Amino acid sequence: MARAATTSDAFNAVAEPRRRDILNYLALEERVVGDIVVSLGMDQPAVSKHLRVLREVGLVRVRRHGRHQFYRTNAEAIRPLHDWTKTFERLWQHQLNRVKERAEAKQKLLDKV
Amino acid sequence: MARAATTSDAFNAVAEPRRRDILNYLALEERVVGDIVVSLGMDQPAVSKHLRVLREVGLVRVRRHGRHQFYRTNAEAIRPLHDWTKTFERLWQHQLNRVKERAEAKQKLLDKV
DNA sequence: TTGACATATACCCATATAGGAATATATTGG
DNA sequence: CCAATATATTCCTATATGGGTATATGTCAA
Repeated sequence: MARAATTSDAFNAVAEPRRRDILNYLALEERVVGDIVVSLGMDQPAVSKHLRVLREVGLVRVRRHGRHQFYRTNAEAIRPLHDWTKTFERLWQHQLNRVKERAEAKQKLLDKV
Repeated sequence: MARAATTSDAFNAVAEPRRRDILNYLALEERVVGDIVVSLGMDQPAVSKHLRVLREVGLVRVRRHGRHQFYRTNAEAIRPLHDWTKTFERLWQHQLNRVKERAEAKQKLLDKV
């Protein structure tokens, strides 16, 4: 079996850096495809294809107005990613504390000399 | 160009669901490969291959003891994912509030009847 | 209606998968 | 030293990708 489709879920969709760029760009206000092309310096077909993937997993929403398509990030769809990573939050804090404690202990030893 | 390698960064590495399963399993205590195989019900070579990917991007750490390899999740490496998703936290709260407000406004109208 | 503009799709291709099966590489106990 | 155990690697294959380039679709403006 090959790798899971980029459209299979948000995790696969955001693995592509350019798609994260697009999500960042569309986070605060809706934008037209042409704006993305110019602002992010990508080819237009590439942008359209990335947007399709993002749309299929619900990471962006579209509003049609004439020949313009206004895209915006649907933050809600990023939540599952956030929730999963959050599970580990306590752990890295713990690990950092251990590093910190070791550093302080080492410093104490040095102070004695 | 093809898709970026699974080993190119944490985002690509965790796109695979089984690898997230492994990270969850190794989050609290280190485990031996055989444990993962049994507990997650995967083939041993599959586990070894997933662990290799996770190791290459720093998502797990290994400790060798005899013919056993103890793996554990390196939570620190998940942090970039968390940080990125966190950028959108305010947005989805905002979006949820809008939904809530609309629901409450609707309810108020109904109450009047 | 026609031409210009905005966006989407089709096509080609090199590439890296993930799973399965077989095998290689340690390392230990006796 | 050898058999058993634990883990890693190799080989195979179907598949989906992302980038380019060309083209299709849709919509407005005059």
